[in-house]
Amino acid sequence: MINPKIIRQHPEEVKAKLKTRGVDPKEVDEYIALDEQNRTAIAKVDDLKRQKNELSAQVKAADPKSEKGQALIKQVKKINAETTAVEAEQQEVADQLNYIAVRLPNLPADGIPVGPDEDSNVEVRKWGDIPEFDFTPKAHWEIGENLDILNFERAAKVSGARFVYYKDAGARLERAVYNFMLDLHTEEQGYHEIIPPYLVNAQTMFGTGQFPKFSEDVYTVESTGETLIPTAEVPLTNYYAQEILDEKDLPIYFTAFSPCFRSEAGSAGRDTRGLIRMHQFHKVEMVKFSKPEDSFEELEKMTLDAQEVLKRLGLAHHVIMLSTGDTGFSSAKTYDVEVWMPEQGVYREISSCSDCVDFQARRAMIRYRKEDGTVDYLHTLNGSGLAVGRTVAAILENYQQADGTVKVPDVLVPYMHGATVIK
RNA sequence: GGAGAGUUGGCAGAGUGGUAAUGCACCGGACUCGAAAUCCGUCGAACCGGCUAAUACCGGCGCACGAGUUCGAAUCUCGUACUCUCCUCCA
Repeated sequence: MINPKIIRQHPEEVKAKLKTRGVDPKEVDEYIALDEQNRTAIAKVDDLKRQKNELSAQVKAADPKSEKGQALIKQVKKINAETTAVEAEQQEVADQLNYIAVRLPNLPADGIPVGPDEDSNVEVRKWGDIPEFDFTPKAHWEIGENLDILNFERAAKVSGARFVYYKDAGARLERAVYNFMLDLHTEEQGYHEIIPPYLVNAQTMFGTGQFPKFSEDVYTVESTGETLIPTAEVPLTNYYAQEILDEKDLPIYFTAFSPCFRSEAGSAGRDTRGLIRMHQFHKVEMVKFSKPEDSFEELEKMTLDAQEVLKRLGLAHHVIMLSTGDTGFSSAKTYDVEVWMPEQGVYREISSCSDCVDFQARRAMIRYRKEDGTVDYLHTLNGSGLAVGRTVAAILENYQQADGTVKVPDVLVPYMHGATVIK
């Protein structure tokens, strides 16, 4: 949620900024009007309650059974009736206000490109040479099916579209990739390794911003109401929900491997083949809890941490800064890392690193106590480090050889029990 | 799934209808060259509103969460969540 004080104090700026994210300024106007009404009503209710407390104390002093006591009780009852009425009005206003507040996306950070969609994204840096082949490179699904290490047809039979079986060296490669990623994050980059719950409750989904606006994008278990996580960001960020941390403990870095489940509602027809867009996929996630003043720097570091995975795998990639319109709901600033995919000849998203500033912290109530004793919301960040299936796809395509075999990137050889080629 | 117990400030821990004891810690003050010890303190939670330069002041709220009874609820009633113990089941 956006800090309500910012909306109150700088309404025009907020309207302008949210407009770049597709929010109608009228919605902000409505918010401001409701906020004003709400505060007036709260002041009224508080004053009535104050009167009640005063009279109630007098009742005790006077002896409730006395004539005077009975008269006072009559007065209090009257005030209570009025309080109930005003409170009901206030609650209605608060509900309307809340309805808007929880659906407003985060304010975009200063300095990010303004634009309606991905066409306004800006490349910030590039790494690696685009590989050249003396044959026509195949798509990863073709390579995987030919080597009998990926099987989409059987997965379709068993589950449906957008599912896959990994087999033999395919399964081993997937496992090698995420073990390599986790080792890098934990051994060299300072992240705590976590294995989180994969089913979470609705409040948790609200905390990171998936609910209430994006509930159709996820799978919810009918019998219990829990949701299958669409990313480990959800259980990782909510780890400290409703808690107050100590300033001296910040920043805190978490990483977790997990399956991710997404309904992919609205992406019919897109990326229908291969490992790119699945209902179930693996991801190694990074999450940071940071002091507000450090969070943008932490975002830079996190993006480099994600890039490091690709560098060591020798995969060409670039980093782009997302425009206002392309930035996700909870994020103030996002870098996408895109890896080169030879068959299509394009860069494809393999990581997305976001600074959500205090937006999620407000929803999930994650705060920290400063040295001076005051309490404030901290900043949360999240990033993929990386999407495992897409990494496997990139390896298959970038390391494919003319004979249909696939070379194993050097850093993965130990994780592949010494195998240097998948054949 | 069944039975029982529990959930109060940073921690410990009282309080079964009259508006949250006490101890430790913390902070401020006294004492001291300084520290420790000792003593003193409308100290003491998060959150909301008002007024603000303010983390000052005033008020609300506040005893796991939600509802109810009452002039008044930590305390009584109902519901929910979680924790612990035992039974059952189980990878």
